[in-house]
Amino acid sequence: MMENSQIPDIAVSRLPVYLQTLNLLLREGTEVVSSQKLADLLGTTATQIRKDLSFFGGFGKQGSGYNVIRLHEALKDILHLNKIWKVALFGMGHLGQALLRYQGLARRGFEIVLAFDVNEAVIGKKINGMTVLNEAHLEQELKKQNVQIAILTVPAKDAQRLADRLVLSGIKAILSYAPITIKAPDNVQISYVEPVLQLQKMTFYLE
Amino acid sequence: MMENSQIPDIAVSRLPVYLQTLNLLLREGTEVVSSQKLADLLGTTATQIRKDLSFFGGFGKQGSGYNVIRLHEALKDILHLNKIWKVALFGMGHLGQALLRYQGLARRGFEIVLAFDVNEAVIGKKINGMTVLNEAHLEQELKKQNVQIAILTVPAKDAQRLADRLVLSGIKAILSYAPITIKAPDNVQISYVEPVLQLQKMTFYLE
DNA sequence: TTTTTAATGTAAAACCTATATACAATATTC
DNA sequence: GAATATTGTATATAGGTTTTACATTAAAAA
Repeated sequence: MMENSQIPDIAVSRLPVYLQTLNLLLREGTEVVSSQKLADLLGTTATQIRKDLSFFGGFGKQGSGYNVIRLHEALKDILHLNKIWKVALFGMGHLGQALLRYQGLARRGFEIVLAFDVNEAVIGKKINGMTVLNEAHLEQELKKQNVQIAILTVPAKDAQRLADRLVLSGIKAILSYAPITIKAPDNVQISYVEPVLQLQKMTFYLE
Repeated sequence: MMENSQIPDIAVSRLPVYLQTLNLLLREGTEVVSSQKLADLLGTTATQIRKDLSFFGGFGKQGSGYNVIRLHEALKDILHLNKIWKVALFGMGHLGQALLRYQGLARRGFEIVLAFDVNEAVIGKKINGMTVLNEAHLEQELKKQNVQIAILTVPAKDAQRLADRLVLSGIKAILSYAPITIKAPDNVQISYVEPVLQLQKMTFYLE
């Protein structure tokens, strides 16, 4: 087992992927899985999985493999997923509304507790049972609820200014759909969802 | 300049990010930018940008930097973005519908020309001017229009079977929102949009 | 015009990280 | 009790990133 700081970031990125597949196995009722079987399902290698897991301890049993329930629980612990994380959503355009209606977030422990916009036309409206609040008052709402995670679906030009306010209000992780690099202190996690960039990368290899 | 195959994949991934910032500069009317300025905007280093670009040729001018218009054009060429790519969209749930209404895809050269679902309740309906087609007939429609790119917002359990059919129908790139690993031949590009996994990674570093 | 400054492009080295290989140790199965 | 399967880890290899260095060229200043 190791200090968080010396664990390769990319290994951490793979844990949620492993967790995903374990979820699948769990629902199928599979009780034990080998690193090789897991690797086949994921299109990776058994060694990589074992190496990644070894940063956090030994979870398997020689000769048989990993108990699915136990490894699943272990990964949830490691990733701090044994609690419900409150999430604030910013931007109530088509994408924001789709996210608000998406069940997959709550199902995996990310509960949207606040929804904001700047547009008077949507503020006060109820979407999926949630009243859209005025972004002007985000500070008090975030602090009242002690929210640590924000999802941004606002226009690129507004993202940085919003992020600055969020950081001041105690937000510690931002998932942004805005096509722009956001600057924040090192202790704030930032991650981008950029489907268009992914398409643009793939076209490089086409034709 | 180099063969595609010997260019690091991660360097290719960064080109769309550079392109994004060049777009921004273009709109601002900036004519020339140095690798250092670009690096500051992106939170990376000047050397890395120059190194990445050097795989594809020399685009700058000593003493001044890069002509924004020229570099922008060059990157678009490299990434094969000087054409309109036809895209087929699968799954007309909240997310699929949001994507259909999203202007950013068409604006950057990805035109959704086909929208499919399996649900009788949506098939035949018009969404954002596009008639939803029956997934049962995807083969003929894809071939008729010669579509090479597909976006999947279908349930995880249906993704692999659908992908298999898509590959047989000539699809060469798949962008999947389904939380599952898709297997396909090496000549087919696959990329995943997985906001929940990104959240799950960030929570590792929280608290 | 000459000098100084700024910036690219590339080469080489050093470093870091990820991946693959190998294998001892151990559990399970036959 | 022997054969097989599988983990966990040590070691080697490969690959990417970062740093340093610098020749070259363009622009700005003197």
